[in-house]
Amino acid sequence: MISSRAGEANEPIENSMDAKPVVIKEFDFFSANDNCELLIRKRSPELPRQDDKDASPPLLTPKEPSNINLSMLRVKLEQVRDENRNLRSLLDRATKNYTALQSHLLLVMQQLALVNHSLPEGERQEVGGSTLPVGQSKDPVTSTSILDINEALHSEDKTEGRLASPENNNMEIMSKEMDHNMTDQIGRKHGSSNNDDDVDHTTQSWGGLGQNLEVENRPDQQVFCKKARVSIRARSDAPLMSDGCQWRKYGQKMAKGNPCPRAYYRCTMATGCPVRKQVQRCAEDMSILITTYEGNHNHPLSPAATAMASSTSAAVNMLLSGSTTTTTSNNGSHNYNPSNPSLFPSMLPNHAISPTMATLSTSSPYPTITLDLTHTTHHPMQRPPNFSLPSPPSFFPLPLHNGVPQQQQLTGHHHHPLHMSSNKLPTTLVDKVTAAIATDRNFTTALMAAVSSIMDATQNNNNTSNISGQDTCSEEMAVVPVSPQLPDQSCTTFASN
DNA sequence: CGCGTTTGACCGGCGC
DNA sequence: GCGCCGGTCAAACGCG
Repeated sequence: MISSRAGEANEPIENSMDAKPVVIKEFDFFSANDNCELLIRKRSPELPRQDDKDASPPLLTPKEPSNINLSMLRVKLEQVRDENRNLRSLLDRATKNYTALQSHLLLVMQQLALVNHSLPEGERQEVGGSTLPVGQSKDPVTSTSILDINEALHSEDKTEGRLASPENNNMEIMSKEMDHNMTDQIGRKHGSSNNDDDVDHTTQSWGGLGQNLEVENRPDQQVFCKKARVSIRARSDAPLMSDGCQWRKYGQKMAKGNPCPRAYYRCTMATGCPVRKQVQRCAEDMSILITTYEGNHNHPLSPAATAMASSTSAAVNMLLSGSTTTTTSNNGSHNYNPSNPSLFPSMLPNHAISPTMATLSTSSPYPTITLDLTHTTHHPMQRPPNFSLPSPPSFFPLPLHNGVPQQQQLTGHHHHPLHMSSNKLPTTLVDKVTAAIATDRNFTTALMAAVSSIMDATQNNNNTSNISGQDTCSEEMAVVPVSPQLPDQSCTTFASN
């Protein structure tokens, strides 16, 4: 490596000294980095020009001893350059590995989402040997938390090889679409997702986890990562629901179509906690308070808040698992919502909340899970006899937490408090549904098995006639009597943001 | 005086 | 390009 510059070292010293004084500084090769070249003031043709611009003043003056061994300088210069190259190489490799890991993680999340959702055959697409859903153009996958990462990684071995390896081509597709600002780019990147040529520059610019994700290049086959929301509807006269967290109001706005202002709160239990919530009264019924949560807590929650969060998360999972009532969408079609399973990692039906109260809305940029606690009818099958649902406002779930205490509950099915409750009633139909879903990765099959189980046990259940076929059973069917949908069931006031 | 709330301004996304 | 709208910011304000 030195030989290539040996010739230059033989240059007349006066020529070298003409331009600029040679600056020598004791060089620490262990801390060599991109800036190390700046230590050499004498410009070499190989040195970038910007070095001169950024260089600090000479450390030695022409008055320094003139017997500087230029050859030694050249040697050191080459050593510095080599070190630079090595470090750059290491940095590139680290960056690529990081990108690949994040891409892999997102793919894992995608696969996990599949576990919870069934899709009509016509709306599936093949990605890396497994099927990925055909979502609405802005159907989201959400993940921003450590919990999400842990969940995804923890669940990686559960997907039985359905996950794509880091070498999978999908990695490139996904990583290249992970640009932080991809939302704006989606429209013009269609058709180029499979182009490997631009992988590098896009992977360099991605903004991180939980951003938008596109797994297909067709506009109608995109799956995005965006923030999911959980909306709680409950009757309350109080201006604000007590949910175990501390909130600071940071704004209030009059929303269109609602005479009541919408208040914006952010969690102040920990500095930098990204969780925010919106509180607004329902326009149709002022007694109904709509609280919408967004984000993941970055701190442990109080026991009360943890329990509430677990309840909500479980309810949401119940919804995402397809055992609930209604999905709203823009076009009224069947919409797959790949809401991050790690966001609501509990995959067990929740006894605390009737499925008649849960609604999944994909009509907004943010997927919104609406838990309607204003309904008082609960199907007996959905709740153990010894379980009592606190009535609002005493019961207010707090979703989206990635703190340590709750993480155990949310990521581990066995730790879920509500699941513990269900374990006490192993013969309930809910458990049958749970077991059916858990033992069959083909959710549709599992769901049908569960439905069969329920139908066998509840022959007088007339509402199961909603099952019109496999194409719609995942989200449209009702396994229990369904309460009439309120006109504002989907809480579009919040979901349409 | 510190902290939380209020409120108008500002910004970005989106639809026309 | 423009306007609308939702969301956020930050200075002003109020309260304990």
